[in-house]
Amino acid sequence: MVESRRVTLKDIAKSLGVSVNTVSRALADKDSVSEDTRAKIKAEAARLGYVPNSMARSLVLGSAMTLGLVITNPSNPFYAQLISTIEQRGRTHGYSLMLLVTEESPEVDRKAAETLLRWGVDGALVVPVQGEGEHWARLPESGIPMVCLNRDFPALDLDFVGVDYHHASFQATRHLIEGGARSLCLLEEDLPISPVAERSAGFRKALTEAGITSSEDPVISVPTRRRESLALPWEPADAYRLAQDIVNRGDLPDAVMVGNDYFALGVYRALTEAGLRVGDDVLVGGFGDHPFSAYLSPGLTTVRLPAAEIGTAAVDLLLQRIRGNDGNAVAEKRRERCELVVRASSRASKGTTT
Amino acid sequence: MVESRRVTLKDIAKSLGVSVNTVSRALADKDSVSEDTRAKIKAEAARLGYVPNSMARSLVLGSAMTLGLVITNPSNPFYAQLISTIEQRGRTHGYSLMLLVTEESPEVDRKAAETLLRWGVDGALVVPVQGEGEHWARLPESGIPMVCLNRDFPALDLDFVGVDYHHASFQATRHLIEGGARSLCLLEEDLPISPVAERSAGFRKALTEAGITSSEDPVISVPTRRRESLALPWEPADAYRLAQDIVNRGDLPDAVMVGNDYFALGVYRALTEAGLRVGDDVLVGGFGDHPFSAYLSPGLTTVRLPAAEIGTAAVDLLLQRIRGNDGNAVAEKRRERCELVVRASSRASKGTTT
DNA sequence: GTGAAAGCGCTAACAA
DNA sequence: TTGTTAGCGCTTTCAC
Repeated sequence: MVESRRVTLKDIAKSLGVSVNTVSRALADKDSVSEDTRAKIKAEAARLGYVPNSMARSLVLGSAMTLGLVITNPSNPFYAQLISTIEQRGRTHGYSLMLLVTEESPEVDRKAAETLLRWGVDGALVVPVQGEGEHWARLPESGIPMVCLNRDFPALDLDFVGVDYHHASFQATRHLIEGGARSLCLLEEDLPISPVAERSAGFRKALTEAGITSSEDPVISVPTRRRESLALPWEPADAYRLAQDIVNRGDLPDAVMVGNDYFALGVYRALTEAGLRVGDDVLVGGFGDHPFSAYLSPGLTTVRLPAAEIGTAAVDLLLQRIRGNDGNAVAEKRRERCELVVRASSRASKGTTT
Repeated sequence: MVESRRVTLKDIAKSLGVSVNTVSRALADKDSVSEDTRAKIKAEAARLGYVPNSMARSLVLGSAMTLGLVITNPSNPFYAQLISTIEQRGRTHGYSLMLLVTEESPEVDRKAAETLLRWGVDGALVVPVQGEGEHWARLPESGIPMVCLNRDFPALDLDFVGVDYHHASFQATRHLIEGGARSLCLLEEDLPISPVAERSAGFRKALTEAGITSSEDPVISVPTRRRESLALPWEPADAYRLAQDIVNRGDLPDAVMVGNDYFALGVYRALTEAGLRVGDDVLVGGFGDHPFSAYLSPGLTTVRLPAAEIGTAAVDLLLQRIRGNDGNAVAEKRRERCELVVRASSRASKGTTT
C-alpha cells in the first residue's frame, strides 16, 4: 500500500483539464454542467477513487453534519438501546454521531461539553451528570441546540425527553398494593438525579393514596460503589447487602420496589437465601425490563422503558431545533409513558416461572 | 440568546489590533510571543469566550483527531463495555470517537466504511459484519489504519484483537466433561462469523480428545430472528424453542454449551419446565458472564470475556499504527485468554444458588 | 456551461 | 517578537 495522498477535486480537475469548480458542481449534480463533462468527471472520480472530504465540506458549509451524544454508561441496557436508536435515526438524516462517555464524572462531563463546542456539532443529546452542570448552558448559548435525555435539568430550562418515571412508579406501586402489599419499600441508587426523585415521588404518592404510612422512610438509598470496570451500571451486590440487612432486621416488608432490575437480582438472592419466596412471601417490582428479567424465576414484574420511542423523539426534536423551524421556542419537556410488565414476582400464590 | 456567530481567531486579533497568526501562536503556547501580548491575547480570548474550531484545525493539520468505532449492536454487553473502554482510552490520548452501528446489515456496514473514509478518521476499530466485507480494505489502502474487533477477517490480512474463543471453548467443554458429561451439544447463533467458528472448533476438539463421538452434529445452529428493536443481541426465546425440541426429542444430552449467556436463559427455562434440574440433570455452560449470569439459579458457569483488556489493547495497537512506529508491519492477530467462571450450573449434585 | 476568485478558521512557512 | 503569505479541500459568488 503506497500511502497515497487522498484524491481531491483538484486532482480530478487537473487530470481532466477543467476547473476545480466544475468538478465540484458536476459531482454535486448541480445543473449548469453539460451532461458530457459531468459524465467524464464522474468517471474520472470513480477511476481515481475520489472520496469527498467531509471536514472541508463542513468547514465551508458551516455545518458539521454531526450530532453529539453524551452518555454516562453504555453498559446500562437502556442507554445501549438509546445509542442504537439515536445513531440509526441520525444516520437516516445524514448525521454522523460523536459519542462521549462520562462515567458519572462531573469533570468528564464538563470536558464533554467543551469537546462538542469545539467540533461544532449541529446538536447534542445528553444524559447529564447531575449535581452541577451549568457548563451545558454553553451549547445553547453558542447556538447549538441540545436536548437532555432521561435526566432532566430544570435549572437550565433545556429541552428534555425522558421517561414518565413518576407515573410508572405510581402505577407499579399501586399494582403491588392491589396485590395485597401493606408495607413497602423502594431501593434506589444514591445519585441526585431526576429519575430517582421522580420514582420516589410516584412511589410515595401511591402509598399515601392507599393510606399506608410508616415510621421510617420507605425510600432507601443504596450506597453504590461504582465499578471501575464499567461492566455494570448498577451493582446487584449492593442491593443484595442492603436487602440482607432488611431481612435480618426482622421487619420484612410485603413488597420491595427497586429502581432498576439489577437491584432486583440482589433482592431475589437475599430473599431466597433467607428461605423466602419471591412472589409469595414478598412481592418485587423493578424498572427497566432488562433482557434477563423475563427469565428469572419467578419472572420479574417490571416497568418497560420505551427506549426506542425516547431515542427517536429526542432526535426528532433535536433536528427540529437544528432546522430552526420553531424560533426560540420555549423548552419542551416530554415524558413518555411506560408499560408495566406483570410477571410472577408480583402475583402472590403462584410463584414459579414467569 | 442572540445566535451570536462563533468567536474566531480573527475576532480576537481585530479586537486587539494584532495579527491572526500571533493570536494563534499565543493560544498554542508557542514561544516567539512576548509574555505581555500572550497574556493580553489569552485574556481577550477568555473574555470573548473563544472556542477553537476543531474542524478547521484538523483540516490544516491533516489529522481528524478522531477514531471511528463500528459496532454491530451496542446492546450486547460485551460491545457496550468495549465502547466504554475505547471511548475512554481514545479520549485519554486526545481522540474523539465517531460511532457507527451496523445492526448486522452488510449494506450499513459498507456505508460505515465510506463514512469513515469521508471524515478521514485517523484510525478505525471495527466489528465487521461478516460474509462479504471487502470494502474494509479501502481504509488501509487509503492510509487509515484499522483493527478488527472480536471478529477476525482473515481474507483481508488486517490487524485483529479479540477473544481466544477456541481455547476458552475447549476449556469450558473439558470442564463439563470432567464434571461427568458424556453427551454434549453446543447451541450457536447462525452467523458466519469467526467467534462462532472458533467456539465450535474448540468444543469439538474437547469432545474428540475425550473420545466422545455422536451420530449427529453436536453443534446446533440456532435460527435467530434478529430483533428489530435492537434491545437484545440474541433472543433467548430462540434458544428456548430449540432446547424444547431437544428435550422433547428424548435424547437429552448431559450437558449443553451455549455460545452466549442469553441462550442459557432460554435453555434454563426449557429444562426447568420439563422438570429437569440445571446442574443436576443437565450441566450448562455459557459465554459472556453477562451481568445476570451470577444471579440465575443455579448460577451459570460461563466464560468471562476480557472486554476491558481487548478494548485497551485494540486502541493501543491502533494508536501505534497511527503513529507509524512500525512501518508496514505484518498484521497482528491478538487473542486474549479468558477466565472460566465456575458456578452451580456445572456442578452436579448441588444445584441451588450460586 | 465554465472558470477565476474569494473565503470557511486555522497553522506553517517565510519575511521583516 | 511579529506580520504577511500561502494553503488545507471544498463551495459559492460572479464574471465570461
